[in-house]
Amino acid sequence: MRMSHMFGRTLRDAPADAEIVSHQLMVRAGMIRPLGSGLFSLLPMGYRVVKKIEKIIREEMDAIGGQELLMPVVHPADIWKESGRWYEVGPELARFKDRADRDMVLAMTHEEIVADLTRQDISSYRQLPQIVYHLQTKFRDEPRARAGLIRVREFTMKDSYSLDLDEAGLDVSYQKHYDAYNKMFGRMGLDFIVVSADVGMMGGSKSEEFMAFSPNGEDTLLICENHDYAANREVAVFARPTVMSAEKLPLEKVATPDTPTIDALCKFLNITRDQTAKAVFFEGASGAFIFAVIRGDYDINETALRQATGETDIVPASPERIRKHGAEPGYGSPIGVTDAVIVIDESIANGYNFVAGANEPGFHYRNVNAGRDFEPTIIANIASAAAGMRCSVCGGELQEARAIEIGNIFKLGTRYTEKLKATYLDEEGRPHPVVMGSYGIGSGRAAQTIVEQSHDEKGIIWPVNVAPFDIALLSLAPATDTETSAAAEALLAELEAAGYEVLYDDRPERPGVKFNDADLIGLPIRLSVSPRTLANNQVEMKARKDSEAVLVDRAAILTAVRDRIEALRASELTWPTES
RNA sequence: CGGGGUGUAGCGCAGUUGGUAGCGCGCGGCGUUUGGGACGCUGAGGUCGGGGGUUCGAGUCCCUCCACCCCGACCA
Repeated sequence: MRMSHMFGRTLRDAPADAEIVSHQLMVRAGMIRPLGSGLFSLLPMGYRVVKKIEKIIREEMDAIGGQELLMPVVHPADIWKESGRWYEVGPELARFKDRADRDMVLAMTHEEIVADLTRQDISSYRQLPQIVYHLQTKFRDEPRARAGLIRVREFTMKDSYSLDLDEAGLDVSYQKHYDAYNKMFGRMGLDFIVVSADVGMMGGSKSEEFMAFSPNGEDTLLICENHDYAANREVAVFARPTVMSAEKLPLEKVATPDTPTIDALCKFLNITRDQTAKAVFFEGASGAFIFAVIRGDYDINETALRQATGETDIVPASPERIRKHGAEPGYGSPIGVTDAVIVIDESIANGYNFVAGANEPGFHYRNVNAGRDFEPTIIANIASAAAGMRCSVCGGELQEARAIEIGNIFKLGTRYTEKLKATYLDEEGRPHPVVMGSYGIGSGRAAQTIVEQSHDEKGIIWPVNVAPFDIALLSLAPATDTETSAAAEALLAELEAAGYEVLYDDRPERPGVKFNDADLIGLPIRLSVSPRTLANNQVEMKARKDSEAVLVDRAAILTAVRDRIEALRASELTWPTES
């Protein structure tokens, strides 16, 4: 490819609306261009990266027996009504009507379609197991797109679906994906970890996320210092200190003026946060008023609370709603509230003599004890894990890390196949629902995540396996120097004949411009041809991640390039930390 | 959806008490230059986000709508 005719130029300044470094570099290097919020075009260079990523994905999917097909982006709403998600999923599912006034949706995922294909084409146990996959556009009307390709509304996803006879079969398919994902991300050079995760709107029994470390990540992970436990904070558990039994002291009401926060209360009464019971109020999707009580030094994990209450969604309750049930914001107490689902954390159930609100401004109770002073509806672990807490496996210290979710695998079970009546007949002729799993990777997000992890102050440093081209070839001579450009052209032809993808900078620019653009774009190998090198019959070679260039005899350049690229490729493979 | 911010040339930005729009980079032409984002001359490029209002006069003041970004909510 000649750079003089490459569509998409490099920018000296990043657009003001790009904040995180990978987003800025992708735009500056001419990989992507924004169209609207959460909508991006991939320019030729960026699309090359994505295609490299998708090639890796296809190879590893094919290696575990995946069969590639292609399902539509536009679906009749009927099938989403059949699965129930038409009603369950919120506004992120884009809905519209066609010309005949039929409800339609834009695909945000394809479980329904796979279940439909399954009921049409799978009828016997003899046809199972199966793995099918496609790379197809998804549209999710995200409440807030952000950070370039990291969180977009329209994107391409590799989603695969396993179809099995039973749970044991699903375990096998799931493990195949687990291993394949490790290989894929390892080949992409990503620094990642696998963590357990919430099943969310997908439903099912088990989910794990592949997480790439990045301070700009949207998720917080908790990882044991001894590497025997890692989880998304949404589902992370931690070891609780053993509580000694104590005598339950008599309930006592005390005046505590101007103490609506735990900190103010602790200061006023000269106690520590773990001696307080904090009340947090939510409203469930069912309309229920949820009164959560947790020790003052812990925070509520809303995912855990949602699961404990069986609510599909919970939102903070309004002060009006709180007072309607007899509670007082800032001075809330489970004692005396009415018509509420009282969920207490184990820290409260197992503790004694807490200070809690009195549902009256300026007053608290001392010596509040669950079971004696009030009856909890539900006792559950609803505390959010945080750095410094103890690992539930080994007791080591949990540490926090930010990460970007690059892949997600789910054991779905029969949720969709039961709803859509996708059954097979066993050897005795009895029908059973097919057991499903689903597995996703966003290729664009993966591309930008690689940049997030692999760049320096000058630009991107692409790993060989995903680089848009292998080699940047620079001709460093005035346009009038036909000798140098002829030598560069000859080298270009030789490299391309040897199978390399070369970006040839044939622009009439000064050397500084070409060097800077080469660093910004970040191809693995840079070759420079100039009168200076040609005088000694040499070519300059520099890997993007090397600090110094080397001069190579013109006759030996192909060998030198091959050796350097293969050395880079080998060194760039990454493998995950054990979870 | 709540909070905050920004919309002026392709990109980054300035624009004073209201007086008819500029700078840098980039882009075209000519010339000089050629190993880490050269220089000179010259030129093109603007519904100042949209609409309404106040005013003799609005990029600037008022109202309203829109878009985009950030934080939160949200998120397979």
